[in-house]
Amino acid sequence: MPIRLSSLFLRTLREDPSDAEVQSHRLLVRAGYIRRNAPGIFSWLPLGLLVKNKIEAIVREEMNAAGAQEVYFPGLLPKEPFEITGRWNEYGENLFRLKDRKDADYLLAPTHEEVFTLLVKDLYSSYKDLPLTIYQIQIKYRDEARPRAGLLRGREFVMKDAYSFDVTDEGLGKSYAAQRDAYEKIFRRLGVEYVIVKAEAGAMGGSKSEEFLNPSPIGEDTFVRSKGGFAANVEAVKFEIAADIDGSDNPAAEVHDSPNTPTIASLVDYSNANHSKAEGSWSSADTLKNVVLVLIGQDGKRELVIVGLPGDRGVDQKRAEAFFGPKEVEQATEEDFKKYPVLVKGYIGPTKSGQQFLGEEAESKIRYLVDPRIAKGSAWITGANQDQKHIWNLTYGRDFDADGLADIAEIKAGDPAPDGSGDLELSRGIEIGHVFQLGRKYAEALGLKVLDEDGKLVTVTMGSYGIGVTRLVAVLAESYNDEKGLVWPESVSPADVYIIATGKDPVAFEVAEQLTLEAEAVGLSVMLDDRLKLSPGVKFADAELIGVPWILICGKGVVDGEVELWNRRSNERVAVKIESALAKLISERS
RNA sequence: CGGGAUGUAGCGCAGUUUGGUAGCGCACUUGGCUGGGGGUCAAGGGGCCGCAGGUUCAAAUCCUGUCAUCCCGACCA
Repeated sequence: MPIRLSSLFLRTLREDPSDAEVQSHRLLVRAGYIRRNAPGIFSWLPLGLLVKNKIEAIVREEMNAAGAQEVYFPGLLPKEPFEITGRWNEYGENLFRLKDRKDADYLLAPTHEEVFTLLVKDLYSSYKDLPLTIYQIQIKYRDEARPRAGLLRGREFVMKDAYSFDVTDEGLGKSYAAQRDAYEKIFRRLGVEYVIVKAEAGAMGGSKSEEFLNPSPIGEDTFVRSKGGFAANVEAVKFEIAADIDGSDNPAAEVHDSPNTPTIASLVDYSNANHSKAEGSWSSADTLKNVVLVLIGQDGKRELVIVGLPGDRGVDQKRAEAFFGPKEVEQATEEDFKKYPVLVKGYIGPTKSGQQFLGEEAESKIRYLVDPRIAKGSAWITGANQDQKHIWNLTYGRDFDADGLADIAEIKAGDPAPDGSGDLELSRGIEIGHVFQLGRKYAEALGLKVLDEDGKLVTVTMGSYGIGVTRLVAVLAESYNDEKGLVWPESVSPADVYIIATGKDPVAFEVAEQLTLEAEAVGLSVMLDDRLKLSPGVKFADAELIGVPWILICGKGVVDGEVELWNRRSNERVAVKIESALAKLISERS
């Protein structure tokens, strides 16, 4: 049956909704695909559902082809499994919690690692049952601090999540590869541009993790790429420790007055005015900037740490969070400085053993960490830990030591890739998929063990694999549109062809009906604009807004036995004989 | 949580400064004309002006409080 515009539950809007900022959100609402109920929560109208279902169908096919089996878990879950893994608390405010009539705690599942693991534990107890990969396409709930951009970051969203269970690490590697492979097929079939980047595995305790990002200026993730093929989320970029350099000729460190130089820029200016450099002039890269950070543990305890990095770089908050996780990272506040009078703001510098960072109220020494670019033997201009004074030629290894590394500096375009594969370029991306070797963390916590060939209990190793289904609707809408509206790829379009009957000649409508029958007879899905007494302008505008890639116009040409085949993307329209219209359409479709 | 903005019909907005019977465009209903680019004429329906309190003869408008939404940031497998 065709989708008839005359009866379709649809109202297109002439104007952009005022709360929509990004193109995909604007167009999906205007064209009548979705409607907002609350921040980050949307209703799906018939057209939206058609697209979502098509995406799900492709995901399902490729999952099944990869040997995964579909299951379906509840979205409403009891607290207990999440208490065992600690996520009832770890998830914090992002978890939707609720109580039943007996006052028992429940949650709306933000993800399903726990219950998948428990189910496998319930049913399986032998290595012979493994490997196993199961998946579901299901609604997730996360009470995001700030939902944004329509479907791109919602509080309710559909995700395909798959979990693999293996006895051995090699098995996990295979399961992971199968999913990764399926993801590539899925995104290729959908026509979504993607980049696979190394991701941070840290917080989840896994060993290997990659993200599939759709490059987009509105993306929330920043990733780096090199010409030689390196690609990683900024959080996951790890730099090598700079090789030692020979600093034996470095002049002795000297403390000098440096009035009014609390910032790097003022220090560089002062240096150039008062201290000549052997070659060229001083720049911010010659200074050692010492940033005071506060690490907040899950118990809420605040710990100060000082990080030394080249003065031309700032701290990247996300990299810092990933590095110090699960602790949270903040800039030190005025209050923190007050507790440690030894920290002279604007004039902080490293010392030989860090003793002088023992403040009176300090419970322990403040750790001093350095950026990996700070090479042993390199000399720096840096704070003297006295107001209005800096030190010149302070040499790492000779004049100061560090307690460790902190690879948290911002990455700049043009920085060398850690693997030597060229210079990095920075881009933004939308995370559309994530594959993850979880390892044994959840299996351990939840006691998922099986007997191996020797009759010994072994802990199962797991992988977790997600695709944001509803987010993909937005990503596709974002990638495929023009000033007139949406332009869906054929793989996800709500219909294969959009047939317009226009004019007051009933013959045009009869031809449209006839072509609809013929199209459906060869397996094409049809949207049919059979609305009467509507001006052609309205019909054309709606067709363009809705975005079916192929449009057939049955109008004034029918008297000459012709209809027009309209390519939505290229905007080309050609007149074709009615009897050959369908054949032409089929041959034009890719 | 910090900064900014906004709540008036399904959607987009004016009206608030200076208090005096609720407006416009789109959408919707009926009829006519029109019939290849959101056409036109006429007649209609639709409002707790976010909510609560206050000031006043009188509040969309002034005052106090509160709730909500959007944007930026923080946060976010």
